[in-house]
This record gives sequence, C-alpha cells and structure tokens, in this order.
Amino acid sequence: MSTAQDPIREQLIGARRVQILDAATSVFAEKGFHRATTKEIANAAGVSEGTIYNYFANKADLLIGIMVRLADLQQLGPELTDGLHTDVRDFFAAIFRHRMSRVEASREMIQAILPEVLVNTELRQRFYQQFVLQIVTLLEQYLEAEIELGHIRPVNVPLTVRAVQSLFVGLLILQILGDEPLRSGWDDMPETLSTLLFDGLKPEQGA
Amino acid sequence: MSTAQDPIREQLIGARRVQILDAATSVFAEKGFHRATTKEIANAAGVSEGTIYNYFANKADLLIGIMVRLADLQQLGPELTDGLHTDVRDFFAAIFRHRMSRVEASREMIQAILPEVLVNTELRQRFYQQFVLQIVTLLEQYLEAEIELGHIRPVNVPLTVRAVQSLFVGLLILQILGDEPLRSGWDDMPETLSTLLFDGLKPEQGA
Amino acid sequence: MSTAQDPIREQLIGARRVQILDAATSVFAEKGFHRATTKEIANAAGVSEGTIYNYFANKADLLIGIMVRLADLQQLGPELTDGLHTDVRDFFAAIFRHRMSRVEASREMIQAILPEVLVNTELRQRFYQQFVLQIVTLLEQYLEAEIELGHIRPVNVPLTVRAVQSLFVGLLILQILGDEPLRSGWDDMPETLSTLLFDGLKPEQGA
Amino acid sequence: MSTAQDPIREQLIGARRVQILDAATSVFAEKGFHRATTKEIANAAGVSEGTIYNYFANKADLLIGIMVRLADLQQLGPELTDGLHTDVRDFFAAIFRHRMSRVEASREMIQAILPEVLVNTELRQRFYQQFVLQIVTLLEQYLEAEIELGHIRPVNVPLTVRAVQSLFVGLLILQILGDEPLRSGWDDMPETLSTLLFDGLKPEQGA
DNA sequence: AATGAATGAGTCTTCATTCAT
DNA sequence: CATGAATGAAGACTCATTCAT
Repeated sequence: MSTAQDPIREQLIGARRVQILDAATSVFAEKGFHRATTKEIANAAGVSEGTIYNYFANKADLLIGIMVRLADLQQLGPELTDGLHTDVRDFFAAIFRHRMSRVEASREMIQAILPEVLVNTELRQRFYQQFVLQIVTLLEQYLEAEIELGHIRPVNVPLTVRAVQSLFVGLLILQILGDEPLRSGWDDMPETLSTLLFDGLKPEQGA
Repeated sequence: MSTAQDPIREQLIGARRVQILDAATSVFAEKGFHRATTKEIANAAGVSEGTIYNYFANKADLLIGIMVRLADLQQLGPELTDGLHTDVRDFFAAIFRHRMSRVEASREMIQAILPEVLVNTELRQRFYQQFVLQIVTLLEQYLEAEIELGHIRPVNVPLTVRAVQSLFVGLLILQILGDEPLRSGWDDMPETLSTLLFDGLKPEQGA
Repeated sequence: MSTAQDPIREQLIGARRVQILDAATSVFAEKGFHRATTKEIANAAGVSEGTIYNYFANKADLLIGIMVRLADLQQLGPELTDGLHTDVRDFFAAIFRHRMSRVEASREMIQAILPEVLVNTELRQRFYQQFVLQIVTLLEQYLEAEIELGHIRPVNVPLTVRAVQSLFVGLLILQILGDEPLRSGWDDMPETLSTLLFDGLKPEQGA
Repeated sequence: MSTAQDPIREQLIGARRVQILDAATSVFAEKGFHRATTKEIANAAGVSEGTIYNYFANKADLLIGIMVRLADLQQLGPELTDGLHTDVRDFFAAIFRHRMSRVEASREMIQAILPEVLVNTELRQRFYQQFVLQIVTLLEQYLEAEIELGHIRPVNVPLTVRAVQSLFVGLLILQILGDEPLRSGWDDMPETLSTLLFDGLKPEQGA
C-alpha cells in the first residue's frame, strides 16, 4: 500500500466512520442499544452490515465511538478560566447558556449512550472519567478561585460542584423524559439557574 | 374451597411476588435489563424460571412491578404541606434529608429501572407520570405558597422546580456512576443543598 | 375400602371422566390438540388441572378416551345385515341417512381427533382398526351378498367399498372446512348419494 | 451492485426456498407440524436454523409455502373443459387417472399440511379457497354443461360435485391411514370410480 | 379425591458476527 | 473494501406433569 494514499484514505475512513456513527446514534437514541439491530444501523447508514465491522470491532464499539465524538463536542475549559475576570452572575448565565446549548446539540448522542452507560461497567468508568470528572475538576478549580477572590461565599466545594453538575445531568434526563414545561422554557433556563444559584431563593434583603 | 384460605393465599402470592421482585431488582441493577436473563433472576430468587411467569406476565412486567414498589416507597406529601409553618431553610434541610435517605433506600430499584425507562416509551411515560410529575406538582404548590407568603423571592416556579427536581435526579445518576466524593459526602449534602438553594453562592451582604 | 361402594364409585368416576372428555373434545375441536392446554380443558370441565391426571394418564390419553366414546356412538351392524331383505336403493338412502346423522352428532369428536390421528402413528393405527376397517369389512360383506343376490352389478368390491367409505370421510372434511352448499344441503345428501351410487350419472336408458 | 446478478440471486433464493420447503414437507409429513422442530427441518435441509428465518417469517409460513407449491402442482382446467367433446365415461376415467396420479405426487405435501389445515382457521380458509373451491367450481361447470348436452342425467349439481370432491379427499385420507387394499389397488381405482359414478351399482338393465 | 403452585425441559426466534465472493 | 447470506449461540416463554397440602 503506497503511503501517498494515506491522507486520502484516512479521510475516507473517517467519513465512513462518521456516517456509521451518525446512524448508530440515531438508532440507539430511538430504540436503545439492545433493541437496535446492526441491520437497522446498516440500513440507516446506507451500508451493509458487514461494512460496519470493517470500521468497528463490534456493536459495543459503536458506543465508544459515539462517546469519543461527544467528548470532542463537549470541550470546556478556556471559557471557564477566562471567566475569572467577569462579573460572577453574568458569567454564570453565560456558562449555563453555553452548557445548555451544548446539551441541546448533543442530546441525541447522550440519549444514545447514557442508558447503556448506567449499566455497563466499562462504559460507566469511561464516561465518568471523560465527562463527569473532567468538568467537575474544572468547576472545582473555578469555584475555589472565585471563593479566594471573595466573589463567592465559602462553601463545601466538592459537594457544591456535584450539585451543579447533577443539576445539568438531571435536566438532561427530564428532557429525555419529555417534560413539556422544561422543553418550552429551555431558553429561559440559564437565567433562572444563574439567579437561583447565585442569589438563592430567599427574599431580597432590602425588602 | 374454604374462603378462609383466601387471605393466606394472598399473603403467599404477595410474598412470592416480593421475593421475585427483590431478585429481579438486584439482577437488573447489576447487569441491566437486557443482560439479565430470566434464569439468573430465577436463581437469585430461589425459584424456577416457570414460577416467575406464574406471577408476572413477562420480563418487562418485572420492571413495572419494581416501579410500583418504588412508588410505594416514595410517598411524599404531608411533609411538604406541613412545611408551610416552618422556617424555610430548616424545612429545606429536612426535606432534602428525607429525599436523600429515600434515594439511598431505593437506589437499587432506580438503578434497575432507570436505564430501561430512558429507552422504553411506555415505561418512560409511566415513570414520568408516577414519579416526576407527582413530585414536581407538589413542589410547585409549595413554592407558590411560600412565595405568596413572602418567604421566598418571586421566581419562575415551573423552571425552578424542574431545576430542583433535576438536581435530585442528577445526584442519583452521579451516585450510580460511582462518584466517590459524593458518596462520602452524602450525609452533608442536605445541608449544602439547602444553603445553596436558599442563600445562593453570592457572598454575604454584610461582609 | 368396602366393596359395597364400588358401583357408586364407578358411577362417579365414569361421570367425571365424561365431564372431562366433553371438555377436552370441545377444546380440541376448536383449537387442535397441541394448541389446547390442559389448563383450558380443566377450566372448561370445571375441575383443576391435577384432577385430569387422576382420571387420565396424560394429555394424549384424552384423545384415546374420545376415540373410545366415539366408537360407542358409531356402532353399525344390525342395520346393514338386516338390509339384505329390503330394496337396495331404499336401503342405500336409509343407511346414508343413518351415517350422516351420526356424522352430524359426532362431528365435534371427529374434528377433535382426526387431525392428530393423521399425524400420530399409534392413534392412526387405532383409528384405522376401530373405525375404517370395521365399517369397511361390514360394507364388503354386504356388497358381496347383494352381488350374489343379483341386486348389485359385479364390481371390484374392496375398491368400491373404499370409494364409498372415502366419500363419507371426505364429506366430513369438507364440512370441517366450512363448505356452505354442503352444510345447507346436508339433509338432501342421502338422497343424492343413493341415486348417484345406485343409478350413476349416465342418462336414463329409456330416453 | 451489478443488475446482472439479480436473476442469478433470485435463482439462488428460489432454490434455497425449495430446499427448505422440501425438508419441511418431509418432516411435517412424518411428525406433524407441532412435533416437528425447526432444528429438525434445518438438519433435513442441510442448513442452520437461522437460515430458515432468512427465507420464511416463521414456522407457520413454511406451511403457507408448501401450500403455494402444492397449488402449482394442482393446476386443473384445460383438461376438464376439453372433455366436453369426449365420451363421458372415457373422460371420467381419464380425469380420475389424472387426479389420482397428482394425489400420488403430492401426497407428502398434503399429509404435511392437511392436519394443520383442519385446526388452523387461517390455513383452513386459504386451503378451502385455493383447492376445494377452485376444483368444485370447475366440476360444477363441467357437470352443468354435460347435463345440458344430455350426456349426464339431471342431478343436484352442487351436492353431486361435493360428493365427487369428497371422494377424492377421502381417498387421500384413507391412503394416509395406510389402508393396504387401497394402496395396492390404486391403479385400478380410476376405472372402478368411473364405472361406479357413471353406471352406478344397479345391475345391468338388459340382464 | 381435589387442588393448583412449582417445575424445568423444550422450542421458536432473534441477531451479532463471520467470511466467501 | 463492500456485501449480505449463513451461522448458531442464547434467551424468553410455554405448558404438560408432579406432588405436598
């Protein structure tokens, strides 16, 4: 095999992988991992069943592939660290908007993998490392810095960060469950959340 | 033929159902609905495969049975409405403690059903009605009453309630994912949450 | 066990057997032997599944029981031998009427056993001996006697008798298949048959 | 992708279907539909169980497939209508010979499907339409035409035709039941039948 | 003698995976 | 590389039969 073809071949291979993963994502999201058959995925991707196995070792490998793609979409970091110089509440709203639009964009992928993640030990660990821990760590660093700066009251940082992260995860679940008020109020959510988390529920002190 | 045996028979039937559901819960929680075989469940329950089908129409019916038992454990109501006469922050802490202990108790059940709930339309709707909507409605009523009383600032009630509910759902997921800080800090969580939600993250005003 | 109870006990046992066989006949006729479950039969008979096994060795034994009862209904003999002194054509009509009313009465039993008879070697032989061969033999004797007497033209007796016997068997099948003209013309059939078999289809010679 | 392969592929598919149906026919005929297992059929066909399901939707669909093949073998029509110009008795003998050779050829298929046809409503209707009604209709037309021409005495056409059709069906059953005289006299049957039906059993008038 | 809960062997059917073309 | 027919292991579910009460 001539090495000159490598870049082109890789392009093709990459494109074919994406094509299959897109199909797998949509079928998994709709029917769940186990109810989805390789034949359905092949049909949705417009290839034969055999072709899938030229690009992925087995059905579970498709889930891994989806998780990798999802990780690429979820890059979060510069936004958080840059935030130290902004007003905290504005920053909250901004970061929440960012998170929720991302959720929107990747909902199908998450719906495709999450149920299986909850049940499959290997995927669970991978998911925890790749998504939860990464974000949690960033949030912890941010929170500690802001507390240091006096922009945020001293709190139990690990637990608070878990609470915030849980909130996003839970919103995802509620959306998957089809909660209508959440769906229609989705765009107002960042505002509601930043107020809730920054100001709390207690009545205005000045009143 | 004697009618006197009916209550005894019903006792036995109920006990056998519980015995099977316990087994199913534990096997589903460990391996997931699809990877769990009826033979495994039968072994875990100490009965034969056939016996399962004397008490449940099919495998999916076991999930329904688990959901029903879970619903019995999750009764929430009097606690909430009685709370109107208490200090809001204390009430928050109390209600959170209550919720989190319940979560603890029913984590295995939830782990057994949730992944399948996310993927199965019928179960999804059932779950949403039976758990999400019921609690959300109670929370909405409570929040509106407290706002009316001036104990809580005016907020977008539906979205705020969704946020709180999401928070609990998300904590569950994080626990299932095996987050260690969450597990070890679980008992401190009610306190952290009530402070977070009532006072917010912003620095003390008097400072 | 006092021997004095024997007759009463036998009465009871006989009655219970009939009760179960009636139920089995009706369920087998409707759903076929394999699709019929012992539970259905028990329900139809108003007894428990276990009771069936106090009276019959197993499910297949129910078929044997039905066949035995059927044999009792099908007694044919005196009518045939007495017929030698009657006008042949009248006798034909009489005997056909007799046969067809019997078919009518035992159709459910036959429908219950025949499909399984065709498929089960043991039943097949039993059925052949008990029904086909017995009647065929009687018919052969009758036909030979009538030929001897010159009331009937010389024919290949074994084959002719098979043809006649086949005709009745086939009518049964057609009725089971639900042929409407046959059902509504059932009462005219004996007349049609006796004319057909005695006079044939050829036009009247005098014409 | 080349369209040239389509006919070849269809050839292969057709051949494989025939291969499986042949096996199913022989196993069903021997053991009956319910006692026959898909594994046995697969073994008899020299394929795996899974392959059966690539060509047939389910086990019952094999019966349908056998019925369709049987229908192809049973084409009857030109023979009957052409018969109007022949001597009736000769024609009878000819048509009976034709029918009985067909029966011979397709006995295994009929033995495979008939017991299940008697018990399965859907198959029953299909069978009645496809075999009984079609032949009965042709016979009725023929008989009416011949009566019109004066070649046959006026009779109740529908019932007479049912009788003739029944005769053939019954002969089939008797053969399945293993009647030896019928088997050994099979070749003489057409002659016997045509005489029986055309001339009847009554003694020669000239005598 | 009657019951019906328990049993578990047996079967159809599905579907991920392989491999010859 | 692509194909899709063939594979066969695996599993949900049924139901005749048993037996303790």
